[in-house]
Amino acid sequence: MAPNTHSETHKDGFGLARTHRTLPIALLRAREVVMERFRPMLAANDVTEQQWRVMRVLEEAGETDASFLANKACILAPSLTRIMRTLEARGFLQAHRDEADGRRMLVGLTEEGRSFIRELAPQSAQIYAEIEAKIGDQNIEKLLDQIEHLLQALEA
Amino acid sequence: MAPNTHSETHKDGFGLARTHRTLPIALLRAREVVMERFRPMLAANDVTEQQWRVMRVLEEAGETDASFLANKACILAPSLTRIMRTLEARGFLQAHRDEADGRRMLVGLTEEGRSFIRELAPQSAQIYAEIEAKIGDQNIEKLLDQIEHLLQALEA
DNA sequence: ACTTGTTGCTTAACATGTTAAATGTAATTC
DNA sequence: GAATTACATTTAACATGTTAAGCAACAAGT
Repeated sequence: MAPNTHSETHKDGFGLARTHRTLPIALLRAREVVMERFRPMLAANDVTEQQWRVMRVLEEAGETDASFLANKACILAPSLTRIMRTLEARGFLQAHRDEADGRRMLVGLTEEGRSFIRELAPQSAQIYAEIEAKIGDQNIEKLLDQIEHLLQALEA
Repeated sequence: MAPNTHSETHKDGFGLARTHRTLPIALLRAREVVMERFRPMLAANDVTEQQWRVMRVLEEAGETDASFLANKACILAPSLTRIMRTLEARGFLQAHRDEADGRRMLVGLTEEGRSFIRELAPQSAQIYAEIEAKIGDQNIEKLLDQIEHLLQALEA
C-alpha cells in the first residue's frame, strides 16, 4: 500500500490519530460549542448545566431512584449526591427513602421545581431551535442516529 | 399538521426535546462510552484524560504558547495552569516566558515527556483500533465529518 | 438464623470545569 | 510618552468529575 493513504493522513509517526480527528476531542469540542449557547440562559437563572440536566430528566421521568436518575442525566453518583443537596435546599426537588427498599432514594421535582422548568422551557426550546436552524434539522437527526449507533456498538 | 409528526415525537409538553435526543446529552454519552475504553490505560500510567490530551497536542504541535495549547486540547486556561504545574513537576513538560512577548508562556514536551508518549502510543492506538472495529471505520469518518460541520455551523 | 456477597448511596480526596477578579505585559490613543 | 485599553496568564471560589473506601440494606446460600 502506498505510504500515504487517506487513513494515513490522519495519523502521526506513532500510530496516533491527529488529535482533531479523534472521537474524544471531536465529541468534546462539539459539546462545547453547543453548550456555549445555553450557558447564558443557565447562568442568568443560577443553575448549572448538571442541575438543569437533573431537573430535565426528573420532569421527563417523574419520581425515580437516584441510580436511574444519575444514569439518565449522565452524572456520577457522588456528583448527584451533592447536586441533590443543592437542588433540595433550593426547594426544586424532594428526596426520601424507598419504603420497599431501604437502600434506594426516591427523587422527584417539587411544584416549585416544575414551575421553574416551565418558565425556562421556552427559552431553552428557542436556543435549541436556533442551533437546529444553523446545523439543519436533518443533519442533527443523522448525527443523533449515528451517536445511537456508536452507543449500541460500544455498550455491548 | 397532524399532532404527532416525527419531530413531535421527540418533544414533551413544554417544547423541550426528549433528553436522550438532545445534542448535549447525546454527545456526553458518546464521549463517555468512548473514554471508558481509554481510562484503564490512563489510570495504569497515572495520567488523567486531560493531562494526556495536553501531552498529545504538544507532541503534535511542538512548542506552543499556553493559549493555543488550551484551545487545541479543549481545556480552559485556569485548568491548564494547574495541569502544567502537575506535568512540569513530573518532568514531562517545560514552560518558560516568551522573550518576544512577556505575557505568553511557551510550553513544550521534555525528552522524558516524548518518551512517555512513545511508550503509551501503541496501547492507545490499539484501543482506538478496537473502537474503530466495533463502530466501523467509515462510520467514524462520517461522524467526524458531521461534527466538523456542526463546529463550522456554530462557531461562525 | 448466619455468613457471605451484592447493591445503592454517601463520604473523602484530589483533579478539572467554570466564572470572576487580579496581575503583569503589550498595544493604542491622545 | 502618559493614560487607556486590550491581552495572556494566574489566582480564587465554588461546582462537578473521578476513583476508592465506607456503610447500611438487601439477597443468596448454607
